[in-house]
Amino acid sequence: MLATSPQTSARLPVSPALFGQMRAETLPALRPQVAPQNRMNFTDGQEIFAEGDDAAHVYEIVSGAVRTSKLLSDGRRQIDAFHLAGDIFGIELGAEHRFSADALGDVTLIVRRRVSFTARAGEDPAAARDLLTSTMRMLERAQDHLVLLGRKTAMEKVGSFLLSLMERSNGGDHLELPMSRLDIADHLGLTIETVSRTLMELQRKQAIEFAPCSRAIIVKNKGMLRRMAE
Amino acid sequence: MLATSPQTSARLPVSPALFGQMRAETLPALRPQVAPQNRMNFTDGQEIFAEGDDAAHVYEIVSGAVRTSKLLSDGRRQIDAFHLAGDIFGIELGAEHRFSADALGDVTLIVRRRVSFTARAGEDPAAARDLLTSTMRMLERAQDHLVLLGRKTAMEKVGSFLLSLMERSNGGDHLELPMSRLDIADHLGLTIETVSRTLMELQRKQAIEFAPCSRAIIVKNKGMLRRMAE
DNA sequence: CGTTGAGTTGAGCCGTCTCAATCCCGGTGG
DNA sequence: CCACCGGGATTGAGACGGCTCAACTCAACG
Repeated sequence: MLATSPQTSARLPVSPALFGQMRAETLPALRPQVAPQNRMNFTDGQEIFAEGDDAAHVYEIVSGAVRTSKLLSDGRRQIDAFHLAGDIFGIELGAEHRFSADALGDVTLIVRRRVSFTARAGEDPAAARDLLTSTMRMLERAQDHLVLLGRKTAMEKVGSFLLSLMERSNGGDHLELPMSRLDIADHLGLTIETVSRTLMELQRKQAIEFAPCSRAIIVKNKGMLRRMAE
Repeated sequence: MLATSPQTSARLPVSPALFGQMRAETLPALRPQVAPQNRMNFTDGQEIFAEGDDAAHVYEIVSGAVRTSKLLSDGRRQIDAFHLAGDIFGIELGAEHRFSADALGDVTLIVRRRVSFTARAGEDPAAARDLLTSTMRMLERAQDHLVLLGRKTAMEKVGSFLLSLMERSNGGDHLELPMSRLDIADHLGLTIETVSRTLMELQRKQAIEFAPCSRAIIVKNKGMLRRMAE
């Protein structure tokens, strides 16, 4: 690999799956061309599918976390969402995936064929309603995120992010962050440095505290966090 | 009215409906508590519903344009979408509207009761699929907009915006903008001044040209616009 | 004509980015 | 057990894109 370029900021060189395996397009055998309703495991950074891939499957997270992201031509990246246990992702209107999806740490997924998935929704009204509900939920999240990206300051972005992560993961005040600072930055429309500085600032203000592993955070003052989040 | 404050930027004083009528909550009679499948007309700036209102109806645009937006407590505004003829808006998962919606110029809407709307989707699979498709389409738009807000420069934002508006309105190279510069700014996460400067820059580069009314634009060089949009 | 509101333009500022150095920690090999 | 290494995270200094504030233009309207 030629690239000795930074790779630290939002400006990734090109390949979205540098850390993981080689790109799966080149290895169709690794693709989930498996029986319906099957489980699959992925490890940190591994690509689940790429932008432009045939959207033949739908995924549900059993355990672990997944990021879905889009790249601009020059490597700038936007992570549209982090998906946690119970979430469904990879549903598409068109034939292709409009995002790439990669594992954050170890992930176990249920993989379903898209055709059987949508067929069931076509027959069973309850399944159809579930699908609609899940889609609407994603839409609501995306809409809230629009406000964050368009109108909030760095401090408000990071604060809102931590709070929303607390809501979704049920670990009380203990927050296990499955993603790197770079991932957080690319989700919040910031740089890795600004994310780091802002978290440090929150620690200095006693709103949070770092657990020894530094990927984990303890929320000391949720009220203050909420005040800083907007 | 006491407020002499600027009101020009993203920092609106408080009321989301300054230009329009008084807030409709105070005038329930103006609310579309009308027979199902009814038409309603609105004029420029008029509020169709507000954030937090009971989400009892669903709206379809017959003609005109509508903006849906959210406000932060200090008045910063994010317009999540502009809706054009044929679009449906106001569908909610919960009991309340999560956005406010206002008319951009004269608008004619079809108003449907939410209950009859969702009931039909529960019975008729084709209606259910239409509803899902429409929701997914909104989700796709929102996701593309996340990339724009999180990772694009002012020039790229304005360029992308003009191009996407061209796709949706079918006026060829002639673009009739139904919204003000402030609306564009609050949609793109910019200020009114930056939007103005960027449009002027595009004109200087011969990519666009202003029609006499200045709310209308003629795209002279779509290729250049596309290049500037990313 | 004065007023009003939308849009444009200019000058200076500030929040975030960029670039670069350093720290920290877990893993590896001696 | 320790030295070394590499990648993620932190920290600092300076640059810059877009924001703020303010003046000005212009068209619509009474």
